[in-house]
Amino acid sequence: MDRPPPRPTLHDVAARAGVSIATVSRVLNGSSPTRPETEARVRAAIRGLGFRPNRTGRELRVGQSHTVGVLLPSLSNPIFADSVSGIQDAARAEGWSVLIASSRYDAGREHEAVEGLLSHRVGGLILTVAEADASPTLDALDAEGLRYVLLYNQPTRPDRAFVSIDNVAAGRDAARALVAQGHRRLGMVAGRFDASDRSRLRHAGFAAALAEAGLPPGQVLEIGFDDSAATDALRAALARPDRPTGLFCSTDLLALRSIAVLRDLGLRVPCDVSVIGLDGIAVGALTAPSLASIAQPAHEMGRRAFHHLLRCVGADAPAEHILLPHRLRPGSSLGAAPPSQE
Amino acid sequence: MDRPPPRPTLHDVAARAGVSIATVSRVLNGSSPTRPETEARVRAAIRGLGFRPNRTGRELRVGQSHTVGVLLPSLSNPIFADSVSGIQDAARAEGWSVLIASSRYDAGREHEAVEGLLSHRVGGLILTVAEADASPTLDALDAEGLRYVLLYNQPTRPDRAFVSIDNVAAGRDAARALVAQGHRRLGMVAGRFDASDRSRLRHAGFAAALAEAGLPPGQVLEIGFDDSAATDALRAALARPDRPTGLFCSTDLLALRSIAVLRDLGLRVPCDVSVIGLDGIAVGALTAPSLASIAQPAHEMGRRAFHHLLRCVGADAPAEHILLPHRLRPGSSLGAAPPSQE
DNA sequence: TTGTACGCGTTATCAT
DNA sequence: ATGATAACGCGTACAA
Repeated sequence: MDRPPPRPTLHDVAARAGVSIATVSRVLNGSSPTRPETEARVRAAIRGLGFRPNRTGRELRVGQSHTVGVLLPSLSNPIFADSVSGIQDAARAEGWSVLIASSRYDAGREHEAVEGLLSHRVGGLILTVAEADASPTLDALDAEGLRYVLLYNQPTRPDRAFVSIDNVAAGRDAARALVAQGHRRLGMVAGRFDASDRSRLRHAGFAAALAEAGLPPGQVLEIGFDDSAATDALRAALARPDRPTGLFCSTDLLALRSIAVLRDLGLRVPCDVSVIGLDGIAVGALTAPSLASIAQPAHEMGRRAFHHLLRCVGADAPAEHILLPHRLRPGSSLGAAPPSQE
Repeated sequence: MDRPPPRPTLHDVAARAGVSIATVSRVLNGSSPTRPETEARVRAAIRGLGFRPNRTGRELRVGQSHTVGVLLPSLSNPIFADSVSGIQDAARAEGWSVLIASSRYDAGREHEAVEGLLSHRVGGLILTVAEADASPTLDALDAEGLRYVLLYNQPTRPDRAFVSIDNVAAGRDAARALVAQGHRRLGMVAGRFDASDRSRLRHAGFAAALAEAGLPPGQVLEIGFDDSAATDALRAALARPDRPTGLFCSTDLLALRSIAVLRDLGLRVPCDVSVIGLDGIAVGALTAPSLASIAQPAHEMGRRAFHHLLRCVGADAPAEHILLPHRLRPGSSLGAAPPSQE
């Protein structure tokens, strides 16, 4: 087997162009003026050799790479995958690369994964953590003065930059949509509060809307994300005769699972139970019934997170709190409340 | 604003432990034996300083990073996102990192993205390209002797390593499943052949199964992936009275879209038209009707691709062709053919 | 067993 | 406007 021929370096380009490596570097980065003629010779040499600058050398020199580290709970949920697309698009446009890791909603893995990303001396991080207000991982980043932007998280402390929707308002709007359809017995299926501050905030909004409407607090079912035992819990809760007629699920994936369980129980959506989700993932629009949802602009959120990060890396920009608008995506899973049987 | 304090280096550790940087390096990599006592002192210093080796320095030295570059058409399709999870799991276990890029099914972007990944001197690549048998991008990789493993692609040339299912067999099995239900007017919705060799192979299997069953060649609708005009084409094709009663879609996402279109046209699945997809994405099991599908072991495929890559990087292992088994995932979208009306 | 010293490819400083 | 050269953090011959 033949060994891979080494890629050309600055030296090769310099030799071929008859200049020094410093000049080649200057042409590449435009760091100081060069004579048009020499620049042309250098560019010709670059093209001729198929030279591509070695980022590793550059990174070692400047102490930081044009790479963003991304940590998300999972890629299986399209809401996260879509935001990665947004990050990629923005990064590509700026010549940055994307290093990715997943935590599986596990705080231990969070820390480990961030350490892995940091060992690459990434220029910054974009992360979604379990708990943005009390996170040892984020504390460590703060202590080292490393730049990061939270995505989807919505901490209350003002020193942490984030890009999110207003989760409380989103939860409130979801509940209001159900109330507007005449539902008075509302329930919520929520991702585990200790694994998701979003879930907690969405519930707060949900509860507030109920109070505002003069309704009793709804049933809340806290549920694991990847757990199949969760389906049993769902089934048990929805089989009860006092089940809600209007159900808010803190994510679309939970909403689709809930609808499947309801169907399995012989209940019709939305005739017997109305369901509204939160995320606005694309498949939700393809199902029957189509899934009503509070939609997040996932792709745009990824883009914004990256741009905000760039701003932080360049100058020490203050930690911005970016709240993007959510919107109600209508769907046939949301219908009028059945006539009261109380 | 305070600047981030520099991370400790080998020198700092060495100074603290009262040894040379060479010794520290040896302790870190176990590259040559060290006295237990000095090793203990070094480890204490490492812990005391919170030292993490700088991968950039290491990479520059050894000329290659423990990072795998991943290029996929998109992350929006769970079939790709799931394989990334598999890659991540395998990579993490080996202390490797994952650099990711998307091509959006665009050959131009493919090349650009690979160049970006290569500028990091990644240890190897895992990619899904449009056309694995005739790809300038892959030709370039071959010419430079860079290690890569194709994922989902199934080239016919023997020199390119890949991890895939047997796409022809999968297409055949999908068609057979429809035939077994008594369908005699079959059709296929296929991703654009020029953007996906998989799609072409699956069609070949589909066509073979039809011939084998003594049926006329089915209608084939070639369709773009992210195109909304594609929905119009779908609608037009399915509105015709001579539409198939059994429909095979080359991906689950296309299948879900097709079912939505059929529903929109007032047709029932599976009563009027049966649908079977290919991929086996999780949401397909949640919809109504549930989606029958030829399932790929996406997570496992990602894992295997990484492990095969590692083997290639270590020694010059021969290009393996790994075909993983697909399986029929039953679903209510697949039913008996309606009584013949001919 | 441990230390010294060089070089990986790049940027940036200082001369010229 | 350009060239020589010193780092950046690490791995590893080579010496001791």
